Amino acid sequence: MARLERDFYQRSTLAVARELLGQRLVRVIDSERLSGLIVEVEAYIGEDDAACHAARGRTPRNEVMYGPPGHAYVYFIYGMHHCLNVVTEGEGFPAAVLIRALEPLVGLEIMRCHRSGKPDRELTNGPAKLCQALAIKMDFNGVDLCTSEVLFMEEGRRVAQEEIGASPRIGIKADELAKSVPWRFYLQGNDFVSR
DNA sequence: TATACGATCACCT
DNA sequence: GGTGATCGTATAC
Repeated sequence: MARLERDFYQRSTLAVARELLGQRLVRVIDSERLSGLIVEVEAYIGEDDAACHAARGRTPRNEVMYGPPGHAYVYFIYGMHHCLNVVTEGEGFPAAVLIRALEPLVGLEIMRCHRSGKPDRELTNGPAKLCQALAIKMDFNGVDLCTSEVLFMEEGRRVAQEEIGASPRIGIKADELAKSVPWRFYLQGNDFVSR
């Protein structure tokens, strides 16, 4: 039940990404608690990472990535989807971890509502799907996960290093280096990892 | 102002 | 495996 503190996020993005696996993402809607275990993430690290939204410098859109760690970076994409990231590293260095999939734990009925009755397996097995299931939209951009009462992280279950798989990131269009680095991490064999 | 496109999803063949 | 939906953002005129 312990909430993840600022120190957790204020570290190297790859360390935060790996250790977010198995932690619990909590969303509170009208005092109803929804939660899921994080089972898949991707790291986006700095202006030198061609796939990172900060690759072309600071803009109003990616502003939050440059801010203090432990805040939510939410963006709108493809004209209809939202994705949730957690800001990492020190203030001034733009980096974040994209939450790509959850294993639903609590509040499944509300998630099914938000996902128009999709099978449980498809409630939160993708970055835009989990935002839809948890009703996370642009108004959550910049929210501090260390103090918010409606969106935060709690300690989940312990994950062994052998459980963690790594692969190149999915869906990005960038140079060969960005497309090849294994900065996607997931729990091997988990039913809720995307595709 | 105008245009091209994206860290996706759902549905088609 | 392929494609349309749909619009904010970045970049170019």
